[in-house]
Amino acid sequence: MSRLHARLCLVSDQELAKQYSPRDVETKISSQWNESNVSAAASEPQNETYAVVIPPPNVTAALHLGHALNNTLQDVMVRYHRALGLDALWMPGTDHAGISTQTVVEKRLLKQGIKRTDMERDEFIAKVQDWKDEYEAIILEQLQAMGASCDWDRVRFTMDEMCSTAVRYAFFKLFDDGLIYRGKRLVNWDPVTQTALADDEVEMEDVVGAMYYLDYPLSDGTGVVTVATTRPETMMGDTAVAMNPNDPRADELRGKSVILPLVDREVPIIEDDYVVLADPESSDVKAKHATGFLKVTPAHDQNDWDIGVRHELPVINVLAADGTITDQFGWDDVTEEARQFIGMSREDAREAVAESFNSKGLLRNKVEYTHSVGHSYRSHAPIEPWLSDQWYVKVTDDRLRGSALRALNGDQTNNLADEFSAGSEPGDGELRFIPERYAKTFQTWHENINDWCISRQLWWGHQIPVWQKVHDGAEHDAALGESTGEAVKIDSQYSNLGASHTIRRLSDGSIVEAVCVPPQSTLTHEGFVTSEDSLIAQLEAAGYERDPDVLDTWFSSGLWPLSTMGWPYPQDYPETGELLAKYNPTSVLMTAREIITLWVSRMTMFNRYFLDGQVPFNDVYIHAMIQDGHGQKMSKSLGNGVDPRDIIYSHGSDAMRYALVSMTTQTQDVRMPVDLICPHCDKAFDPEYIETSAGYTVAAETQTCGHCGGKMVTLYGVASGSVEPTDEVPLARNSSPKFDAGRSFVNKLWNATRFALSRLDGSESGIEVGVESLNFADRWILSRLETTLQELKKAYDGYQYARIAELTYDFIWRDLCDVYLEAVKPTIDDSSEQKVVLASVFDAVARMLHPICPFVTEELWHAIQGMQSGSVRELKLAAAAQAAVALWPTIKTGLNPSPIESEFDRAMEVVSAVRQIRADRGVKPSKKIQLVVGEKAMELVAGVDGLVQTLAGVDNVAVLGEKPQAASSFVFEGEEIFVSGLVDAIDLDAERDRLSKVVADLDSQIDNLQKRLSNENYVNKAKPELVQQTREQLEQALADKVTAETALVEVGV
RNA sequence: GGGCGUUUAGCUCAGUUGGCUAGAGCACCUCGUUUACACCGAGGGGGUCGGGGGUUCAAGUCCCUCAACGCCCA
Repeated sequence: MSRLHARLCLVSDQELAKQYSPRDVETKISSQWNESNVSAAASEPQNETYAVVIPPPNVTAALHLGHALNNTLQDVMVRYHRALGLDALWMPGTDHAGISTQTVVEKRLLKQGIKRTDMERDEFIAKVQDWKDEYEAIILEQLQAMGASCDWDRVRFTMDEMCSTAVRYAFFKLFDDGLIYRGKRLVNWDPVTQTALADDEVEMEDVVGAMYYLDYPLSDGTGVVTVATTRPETMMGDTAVAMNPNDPRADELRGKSVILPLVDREVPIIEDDYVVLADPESSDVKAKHATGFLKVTPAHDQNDWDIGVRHELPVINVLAADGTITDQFGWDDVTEEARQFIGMSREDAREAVAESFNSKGLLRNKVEYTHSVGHSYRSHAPIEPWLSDQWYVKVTDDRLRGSALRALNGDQTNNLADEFSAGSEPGDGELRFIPERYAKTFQTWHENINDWCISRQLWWGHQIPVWQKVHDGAEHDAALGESTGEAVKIDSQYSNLGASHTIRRLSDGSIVEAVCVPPQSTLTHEGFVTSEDSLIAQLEAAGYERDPDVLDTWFSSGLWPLSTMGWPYPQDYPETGELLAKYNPTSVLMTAREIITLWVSRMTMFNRYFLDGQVPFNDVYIHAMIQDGHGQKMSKSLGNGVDPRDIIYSHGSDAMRYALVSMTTQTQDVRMPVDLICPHCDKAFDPEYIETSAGYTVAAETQTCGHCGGKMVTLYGVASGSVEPTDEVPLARNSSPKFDAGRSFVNKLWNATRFALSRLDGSESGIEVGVESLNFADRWILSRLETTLQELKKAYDGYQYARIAELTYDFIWRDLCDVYLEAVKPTIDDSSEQKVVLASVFDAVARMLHPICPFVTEELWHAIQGMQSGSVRELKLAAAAQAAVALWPTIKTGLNPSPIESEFDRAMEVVSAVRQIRADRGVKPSKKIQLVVGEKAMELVAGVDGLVQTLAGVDNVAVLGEKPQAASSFVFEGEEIFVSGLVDAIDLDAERDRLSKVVADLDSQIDNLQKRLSNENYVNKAKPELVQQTREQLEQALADKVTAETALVEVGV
């Protein structure tokens, strides 16, 4: 068939546009995938599985580039393993994100002048639900736009019915097993959102404050002790002054007490090792600023609490939930003088107390002092250590903490304490971190873990399923004995109906009864006939009240690999079926390192506890965090986060994915310099940056386009509240030149395919070719395909994403486009065999690139299938209707790649030398030139079947008879090769310069090699083959130099 | 205070058990509208691998130390 005919066929069928336009195809492809359900997990029970649960994004906000990275990396692995023929499940879903979602909704309502507390709880939750629906839809749409091949029929939400049942059951089980308890402890209290926070929800920040030196008079009137504190206002809750037993003043002060000024409370001086000795010369800031005396306020400082426990000190809480001074929570000796402070904020009280001390001459000093203060990760308010009743999970129990530690792969565990290292239970040692170093973070975290505070004083979340009643409790004396504080499980009318019932005596002697109600499905499965509703009704009729608090969000996300698969009763849900049995443990969890403590830990403990030791996943892959162009973490308040939809708009999804994959190396962070896209002219430009008061570099609130002068506002402007986008001054989109390479790459493949289509028509159907009969270029490209696929397997197995991108890029752009396509241009029209190879290689390429760039490969799939005209015997390409379900190519050429590739490299060396001469001389590409070569080179040129001629623009190669007229020359393997037909006359000066440079290069090379070989130690100690190689290189370089010098003499030195 | 990481070309980054004259993309310079692609092709310039010390025949790579920056945990 003629080329003309082929092109006509294509015009009638489909002609590809000259440029790939992602916007035109991506949504079409997405819906095509959805219609044919390509990403649904198969239900073939015999297949090997590959399972991933998505780290559920918070419904608080739309996804940013960090999510795009996280999900792209998951999708690449999922698509790859699906192509390997594994039964792949990628479970999608979202997280309710208690505190942050509640906060954003409260903020939104506040703009309309409505406070949360103006509404009923149900009413407010309905508002949050609306927000959730809105953002869940946005998030799912974003994921689809990124090409995420999740199982879309199985979208979960941490508060949907399935997940809620899991939460209810897990809470019930832990409660019943004594692993959940209620305790009065210091919690990290956020006075703004008025809720307790877990340790890891507190961010430490350096704050410039002051160190106050307060004098406390001794009660015997013999003098004063001076305490140093950053928080004078808490002195109203002091219950002791502590000193180090080794302090020289200890003997004199032992047994004495002080009278607290303002509050007139007498408190003892105690001795405790915790107290730092004063040392003005010390480099340790604490010792340097210390006086040796520590005021002890157990209710308002964790260390003081610990001292209080050791010395059995009373606890006096002087702060209310909103951080103001109060006498409502245990401060019962308020003096008239102290009453003035009640109602003040902690900050105001701090100054007022200091001033009162000052007026009495008791403020000895005040100096500036920088220290680290915990702040709420949500409200950013300073955290108050605050005494309150909270629910805890006893994660320090060996069944949780120990089990998490034992899950860690043995090779990644360092000196595990004996108490943890026992056991060879199922699941032990089956958890592996990639990169390895994060295993240490995991281990250290568990070694130092505290019990986990899980109650949150919020409305949005899983309400704690416990009903409580307090009474004087005489009837329970027998069950409780003398115990105080410890909960004891009892049998009761409620436990007989399936609930779990505990009692506990408080310090004032009263009794708390707590009944945990399991979910209805547990009652049903356990054979209890009374319904959950009726059980609750009975409790409430008896005066029990439900705990108003909700659970920490991580409690529900910690169950994610279980709850999404229908645990504990998968049989109750038609869509879960065998999911749990089949896909848990999942293959890998992919996340960022900050999540190791928050989430990976909890999932490991829960999954092992509830599933007989089974780990939730075998691999934990930790990827980089994306920072902005100034190395700052992306955050909403800095407005430096990038919406993936902006990138998809400017570059397309595939380009974004390619760039994200190629920047994923083993390092911790990647920088993403960001441009703005002018909303008026659609061009990118560098924004103007300003520095915030906190020292961050951000894009200024308003910007002027460098191209058209149009005005716009930035995300930072909106986040800071100083500007609002309008029609005239809209919000600018972001983009980044980091994605350009991806866009070009995709376009390159597009056009290469366009070229192939123009030369192929599928007419050679049924031909099967074998590699051994092919010409050099064809054998070479198949050999390269084989080695690339081998290298890709290694890269995938090792999660080496950047390597995956690089291998794919090099094969497609360098090998296929730069070399192979150029090489076949003169021969393809007349060679059926070559057409088969070309079409087959494109088919393989589409499969190979699909995990990274699913859209373009899908869009090209039909065109590529259409030009397939036969098959290469050694290359297996299973037929498939869509790229998304196509199997990975396999090839076994039986060729020895190294001689082919080294022959190719030698040929390319000749080609490059000729091209260099052509470029030096400005010879037009269309002008054919001639080579006169030695016998060795002639053999090479003949062996590669015209490759040299085609790539170097040569129309005749002759074996050296005599030196041609007006020829330039270069040295190849010690032989001189002459290039003639360049121009009419040879430019002697240019020749001299060029050859002189060659000689100089060779000289430095020879020098280097000789130095190495003249070193006896090198010759004796280095590997013999290496020494041999060096000798050969020297020999070659010397020969080349002789040849080059001869040539130089001929042009006249 | 403890831990982890980073520092390689103007920019963003590779460099896997130590071994060719240290690489890529972008940017830069020269040339080129050959009907796949200017989101292109050919060629080129550019780095004392953060500083110092050590181990080794050989160090960007291993060890020590100093400095700067980032993150995590206290």
